[in-house]
Amino acid sequence: MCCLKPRGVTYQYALKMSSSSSEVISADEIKRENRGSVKLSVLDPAELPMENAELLDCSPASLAFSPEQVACVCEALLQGGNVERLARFLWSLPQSDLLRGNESILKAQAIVAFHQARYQELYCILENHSFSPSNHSSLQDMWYKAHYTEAEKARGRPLGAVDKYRLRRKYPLPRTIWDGEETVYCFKERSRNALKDMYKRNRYPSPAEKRNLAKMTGLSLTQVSNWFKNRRQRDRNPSEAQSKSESDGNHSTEDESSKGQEDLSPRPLSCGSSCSVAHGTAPPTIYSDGGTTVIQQIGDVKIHSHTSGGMSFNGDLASMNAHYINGGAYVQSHGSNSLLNGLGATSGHFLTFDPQRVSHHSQERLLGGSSVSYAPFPMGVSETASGKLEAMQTLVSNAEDGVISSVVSFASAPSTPSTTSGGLHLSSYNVVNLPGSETTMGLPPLMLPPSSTSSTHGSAPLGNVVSDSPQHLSQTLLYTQTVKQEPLDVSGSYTYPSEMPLDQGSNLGYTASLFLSSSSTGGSLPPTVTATVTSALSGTEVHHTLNQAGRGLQETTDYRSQDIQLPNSLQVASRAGEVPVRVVCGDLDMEGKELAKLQTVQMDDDGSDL
DNA sequence: TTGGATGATTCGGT
DNA sequence: ACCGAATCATCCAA
Repeated sequence: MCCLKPRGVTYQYALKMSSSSSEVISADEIKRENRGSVKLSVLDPAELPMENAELLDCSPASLAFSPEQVACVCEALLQGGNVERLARFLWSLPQSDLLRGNESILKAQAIVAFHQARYQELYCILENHSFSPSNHSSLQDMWYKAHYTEAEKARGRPLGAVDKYRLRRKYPLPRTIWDGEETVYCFKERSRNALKDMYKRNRYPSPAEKRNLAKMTGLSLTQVSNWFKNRRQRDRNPSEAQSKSESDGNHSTEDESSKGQEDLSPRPLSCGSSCSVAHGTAPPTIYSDGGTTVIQQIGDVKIHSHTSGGMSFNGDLASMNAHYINGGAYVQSHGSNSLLNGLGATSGHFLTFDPQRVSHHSQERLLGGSSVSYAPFPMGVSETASGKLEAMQTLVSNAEDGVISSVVSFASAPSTPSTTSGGLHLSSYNVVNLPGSETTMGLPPLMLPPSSTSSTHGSAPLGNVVSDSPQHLSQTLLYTQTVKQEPLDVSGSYTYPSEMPLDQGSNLGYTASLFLSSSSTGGSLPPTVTATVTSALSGTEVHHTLNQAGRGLQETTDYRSQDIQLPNSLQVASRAGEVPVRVVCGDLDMEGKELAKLQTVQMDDDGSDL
C-alpha cells in the first residue's frame, strides 16, 4: 500500500477532486485519472508532499479506494447533487466496498435508489441500517416522498395533505432514521416544552434568550419568534381560537395557565405569567398533595425582604430543601407540611409566589440583571406550615443578557418559624454557580422586581466560597434541590435553568433532586464530592463523584432520564475556608442526546483516573 | 370529512 | 426590528 493514504484524504479533497475533474464518473475513471495528469491533490499540498511521486509509482492494485475514500467520494458527489454520476460511481465499485456498511455509501445508495424509483431497495436500505442523526432529516424526507410517489402512481392523482398524512401513519419512519421522538406540527415535543417553559417565565424573551432558545430547541430564530408571537396572540384572543377548545376541556394545563393571565395582557412578564392572576396581597395558600407541599401566593409578595432573616420569594415557583450535616449533627425541619424539609428525593415542595407585577420594560430588564434572595422562612408561610425552619437558602441571581450567575448559601436557620431575625450562618456551605456559565444554573434563577433586588442577606459572595483550609474532616454537605412542576401550576413562572429540559409531556411535570455530599478524606487529600440526581418521573439516579478541583466527572449510573439536566457547571464549596469543589456536569442538550455520551470515569481521591 | 390546533406569512404600526 | 392582528396552509384527531 503506498499512495492515497486515507488520512490524507479529506472531504475537501474529495470535493475538489470532484469539481476539478468533471469527467470523473466512476471509480475506474478516477483511478485512471489518478495515474494520469489529474492528481488527487489535496487542498493542502504539504499534507502529501510525495503525492505525485507516489501516485506515479503506484501499481494498479494499490489504487483501490479505501473505504474512507469511497465514502469521501460519495459525500462529494452527493453534495454535488449529481445523482447520475453518483450512481455510476457506485455501480463501478466492487461489491466488497458496497457491503462495508459505510454510512456515506449507504446514503448514496439510498439516494440513487430513490431517484431511480427503486423504492423497495430504498426501504430496505433505510430499514436495515442505522444512520446518524445528521442524516435523519434528509432520509426521512426520502422515506416519505418515496411512499408518496408510490401512492401517487398507484392512484394516478396527486396526493392531498390528508392522503400524505395517512401514508405517514401507514408507513412510520423506521427507527434507523428516526430518534423516536414524536413531532407535532414539525416541532418536537421537547422543543415545544422548552418554548412553553420560557413562555411561562417570560412572554417576551430578549433576543439573547431567543437565540439561546433557538439553539436549545434546534429551531430557527424566526421559528422561535413566530412561536412566541402566535402564542401571545392566541392567549390574547381565546374567544376566537380557544373558546371552543375550552369547552371540551381538552386544553393543556399550560394553556390554562396562560389563559389565566390573559386578561392582564399585554404585559410581558419575565417574572412569570402568574404575576397576573390577582392583585393585592393575599396570604399564601398552603396545601399538600401527596407529600408535596405547595405554597401558593397570589398577589404581591413583600415579605421582609430587607430585614435580616426576612424571606423574599420572588420566583413564582421555587422549591428547595436544604439539609445541613456537620459533624454528625443533622439538621432537618419537622412536620409533614413544613417547607424546606424532607430529605427524600420525591418529597417535592412547591412554592409559588406572585411577585409584584412591574411594567413591561421593567420586566424585561429583569433579565438583564436581578438579585434574589431566599431568606429564612419566618412569615406567614412558615407559620402556617407546622414545620420548623431550620434551613436557609439564599440565592442571588444576576443575569446580564443571558449570563446568569447565582450564589446559594445554606445556613442553619432558627427553628422559630415566626421570627424574621433568625441568625444567619454565612459560614455554612455554599452552592455557587460559576459566574461565567451562561444561563445554565444549578439552581433556578429567580427573578425579582427591581425594587427587591437589594435583598441579598445571607448570600455569600463568591469570594467567601473559596477557602484556604481544605481540612474539615468528616464534613458532609448534603444539599437537596427539589423542583416540581404541578399540573395545577398557576402560571408556572418558575424560572428553571434555561437549559433544563422539562418533561411536560406528562402532567406530573418532573422532580429533580440534587444531592451533593462532601466528605473529607483527611490529611492533605481533598474531599470527594458525590452528586446524585434523581428524577422523580423516571426514578433514575445519576451519581457524580469527583475530586476537589472538579477534575473529572464521574457517571456511575446510567443516565436514562431525559427529564432532568444537570447544570453545566456547578461549584460546590465546603464551608467557607475550604477549597471549593466544582462539579462540571457537561454540556447537555435539550434532546438529551449528549447524556449518553457522558463517559464513566472513575476518579481516585487524588483526581487521577482509575 | 370535519373542525380545532398550530406554524408561517402578510400587513400596518411603533 | 419587533409588535399585534389577520389570515393562510397544514397538521391532526375524531
